[in-house]
Amino acid sequence: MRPLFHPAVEDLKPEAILYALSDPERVAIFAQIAGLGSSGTCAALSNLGGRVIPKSSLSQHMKVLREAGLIRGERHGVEMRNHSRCQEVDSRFPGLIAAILNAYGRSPDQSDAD
Amino acid sequence: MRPLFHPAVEDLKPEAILYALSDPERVAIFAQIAGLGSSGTCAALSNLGGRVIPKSSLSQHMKVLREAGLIRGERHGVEMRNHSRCQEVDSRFPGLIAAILNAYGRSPDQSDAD
DNA sequence: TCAACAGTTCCGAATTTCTGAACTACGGAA
DNA sequence: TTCCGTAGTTCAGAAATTCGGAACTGTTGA
Repeated sequence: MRPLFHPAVEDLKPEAILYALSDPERVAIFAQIAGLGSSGTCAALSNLGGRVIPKSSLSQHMKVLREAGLIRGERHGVEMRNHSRCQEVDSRFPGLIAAILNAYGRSPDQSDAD
Repeated sequence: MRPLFHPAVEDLKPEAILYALSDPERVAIFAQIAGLGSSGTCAALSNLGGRVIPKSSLSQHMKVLREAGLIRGERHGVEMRNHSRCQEVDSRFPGLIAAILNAYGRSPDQSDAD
């Protein structure tokens, strides 16, 4: 397992962010993580919206979100805790995350986890 | 040639919009159309940012933008005139287009065409 | 040392994207 | 009308991407 890559704020790319959030499944994952404030593990995220996401697919989704700079993942023992980088992204691209989550009908500061 | 499809405002999907604008080439096209206010023909759009976009690719890009609801295309004689649907999109998803164009470093109301 | 667990990587199948070539549609000239 | 040039679309095969089951890695606890 190679170490996780997280782009620096100055390296954030709008195209990567838009691409990551152009998949409703990833939006649900991101909204859940942003809503929890922290500690979204894969197990907790694999059953959003009724469908069970295969764990290899979930791992790919997390990678896309991570490499877009939307979340940060930290290993804590056996599990991975993910938290959002909303504030960092917002400092670089003001209003972007809020507008996107709003368009999807999700609040940036809370999540109803479907 | 089948007639052009344009989604109604109430059928706009955030995922389609984000996907369409997750490609910098499409963003350049869209910004150009939005900046011109109107009348972006394919010929006028095929050489943004230095690269010549093959016309079949350009046609696909236009289709993606059109079906996402970002532009409207109208046949005028032999050519197609495209204009942006910014206002309609904005009425449905307030601030979304502005935040995205701003993230890409483009103004929603003008274009410097690279 | 071993087993269970959380998540990643591998790899083949399915889907999507890209683009040159062929095609359609329209307008103008003869 | 017929023919030609222009604007853009559709087709089709190659290349790239995505999906997801199986195998794997790394960690903890017994």
